[in-house]
Amino acid sequence: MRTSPRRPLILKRRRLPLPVQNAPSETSEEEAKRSPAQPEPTQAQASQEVAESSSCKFPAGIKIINHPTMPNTQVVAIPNNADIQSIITALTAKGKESGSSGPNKFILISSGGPSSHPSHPQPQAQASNDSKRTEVMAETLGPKPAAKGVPVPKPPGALPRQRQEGCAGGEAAGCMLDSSLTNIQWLGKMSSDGLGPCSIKQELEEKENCHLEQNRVKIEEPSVASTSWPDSVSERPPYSYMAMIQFAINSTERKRMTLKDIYTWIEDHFPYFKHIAKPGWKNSIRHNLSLHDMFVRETSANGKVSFWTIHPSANRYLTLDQVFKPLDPGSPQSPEHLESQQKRPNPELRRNVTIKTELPLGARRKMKPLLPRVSSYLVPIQFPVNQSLVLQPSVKVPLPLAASLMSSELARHSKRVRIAPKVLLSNEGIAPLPATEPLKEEKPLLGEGLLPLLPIQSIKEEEIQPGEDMPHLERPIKVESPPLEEWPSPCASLKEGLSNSWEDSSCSPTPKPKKSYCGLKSPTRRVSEMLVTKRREKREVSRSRRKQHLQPPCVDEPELFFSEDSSTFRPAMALLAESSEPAPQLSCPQEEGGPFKTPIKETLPVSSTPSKSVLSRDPESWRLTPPAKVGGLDFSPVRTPQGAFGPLPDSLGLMELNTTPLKSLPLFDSPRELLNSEPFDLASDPFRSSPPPHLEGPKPGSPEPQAPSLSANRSLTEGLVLDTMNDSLSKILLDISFPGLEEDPLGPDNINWSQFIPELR
DNA sequence: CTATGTAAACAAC
DNA sequence: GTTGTTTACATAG
Repeated sequence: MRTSPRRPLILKRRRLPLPVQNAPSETSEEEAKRSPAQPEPTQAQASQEVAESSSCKFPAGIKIINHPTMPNTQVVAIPNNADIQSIITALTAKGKESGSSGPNKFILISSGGPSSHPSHPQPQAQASNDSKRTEVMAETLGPKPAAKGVPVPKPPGALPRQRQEGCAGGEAAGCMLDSSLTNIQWLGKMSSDGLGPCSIKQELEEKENCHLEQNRVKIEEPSVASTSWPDSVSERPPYSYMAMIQFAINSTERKRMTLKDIYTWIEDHFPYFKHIAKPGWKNSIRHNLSLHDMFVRETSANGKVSFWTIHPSANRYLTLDQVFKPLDPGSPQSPEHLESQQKRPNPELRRNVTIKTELPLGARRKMKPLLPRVSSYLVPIQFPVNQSLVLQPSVKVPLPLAASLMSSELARHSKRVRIAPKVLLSNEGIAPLPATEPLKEEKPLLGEGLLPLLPIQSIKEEEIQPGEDMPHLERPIKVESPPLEEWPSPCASLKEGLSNSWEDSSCSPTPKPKKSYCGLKSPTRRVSEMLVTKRREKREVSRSRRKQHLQPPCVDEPELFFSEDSSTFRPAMALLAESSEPAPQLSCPQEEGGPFKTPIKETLPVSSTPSKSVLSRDPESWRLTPPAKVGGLDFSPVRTPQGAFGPLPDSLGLMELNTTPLKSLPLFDSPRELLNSEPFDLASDPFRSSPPPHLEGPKPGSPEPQAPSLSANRSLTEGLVLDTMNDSLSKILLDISFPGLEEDPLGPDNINWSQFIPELR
């Protein structure tokens, strides 16, 4: 996305790895759960089907299987190289032929290049330079589990979890693994530099969680590390500080990290910061932490340690692995190229770089920006009645590109295209909670935690008085963090003020008032709150630009999108479900000490600099995507056919438009949504347990719908859904539905297509 | 105008 | 000295 030096990439939608993903970031716990989720049995069927279907006119390499759960739906695995248009044409024809009776809906997924090795599906364009690296990477990866083709981070998981589990303690254990693993891999590629030195981390303090996590990381890393990517060192990661912080935090089980650990994590994973960057980068990290509302500071019970967490509603659970995608040697064209630009050419780098300075651009790319375009995201598209509209171009495009192109083009050409509003998913609900750790002593419930549960409330909270209301919540929550309120909710306003809009618009009437979260908090917390508040007060007053509220879109940040992969998230879902505890936990694992959250960063009006305060409103905002028109496109709200969302909505008002600011074509407000959705979908499984019971408990309305997502996303019916984010998509799934048919509500799509389609792996 | 990055002033520990 | 917050400014899109 952003090329400018200053702007690092932003991850937009993240693609999920097809293969089983375990939730990358999620906690270990899920593991158990998640695994079950996948329908294995179906595979066989699928495979058979595949054989059948594949036959058609479709180009070789394409596999078609019936969607395990969706009627009249087939999944088409397309090699990256494939000519999408032709495929679409064929599918379209097929769909027509079939009519209502036959498969009329197709989900296109990139199977990675036909040729590509398993491990890296996409050949994309690695930078020319990189070719070597690519190779290297492959090698590297090879050893690792991940190697499997999909970018996915973890293979089915396994190891990590174990470890995690091992770490009883907690946070560290869980999620980290996954993410870390992947991350690690990535790292390895990048450079040995950072990694090599595991020792560093050891140092890490005692922070409870941190330690564990890190350690693990270290461990893993080493293995990976070795490889090449010399460049990596010199190169500045294509990620923004915000993204890196998220990666770091999400790499931990608890989804929280101390500042120091964040520094360490970044240094370890991005050698550039360790070796080349100016010392001021740490200042920038701090600045980002303070600036963005999504980052919430929690204080350990004892008050000694401050942990930075990501506001659940805002957390996409991005992890480095998710972002990173090995480049395939093969296709130069890959979208990535496009992205490559993003990297920043920093002048700084140059200056600083003593070491490596000049890497060819290509080289830089190594780190892939998040956006892999094609592969993973699911983009349901409904063909307009006249299909013609769809891809005009005859040109072949690498899948990834194609996907992106398609979307864009479609959008353009076909007026009809709609972008599905983001579905909302409540993150929270979805969100992977940090592991369900045993609660630590207290659980401070974070507002966050609550949020998910109570999105609506949150909004109201303001109204409500602080202390008193806890009602809904089962447990008291502490929220230091910015209260939900702050979080942007999906508001109507389209984009306009992206940031602001959230807040303002629909959500809370008063946009700004940041209130204290008090309401949420339990008495106990109050104390903490108080503390927090103090600051807030200050802040509020002062705030200027200050915190940027979560933008719904979150946009930049790396967002995860899960399409099929949803499986990945499952874990999280599972967790949720499992977690005995209610929501709160979800969001935040508390520490023993019951962290206090920092007061919300409120949003105050501010001055120039956006401060966190500004935006926020509900977290939910993230979730929903309101329909809107964008650039001519309509975004109608996608409705979820089912109730998947059911819950969600109401309060959230899916309908609301969110303004997602996606400038371009927003599909979903935030990838998160997608993510969320996915999980749900995925969730269909057992785990899914849709909204964890607990959640609901608190709020009757349980707006938070956790579940829904896919369906929502799918809103096939709606029309085309394009992912604006093109870039980001690593995979794009296209659902093509033929007019006559209704859409499918889609069940949970969470399927690992890889199971059915080997290539995907 | 927005998002991001960078630098720096300050405050609280 | 570290951690956090906030300003201010610069830059790219």
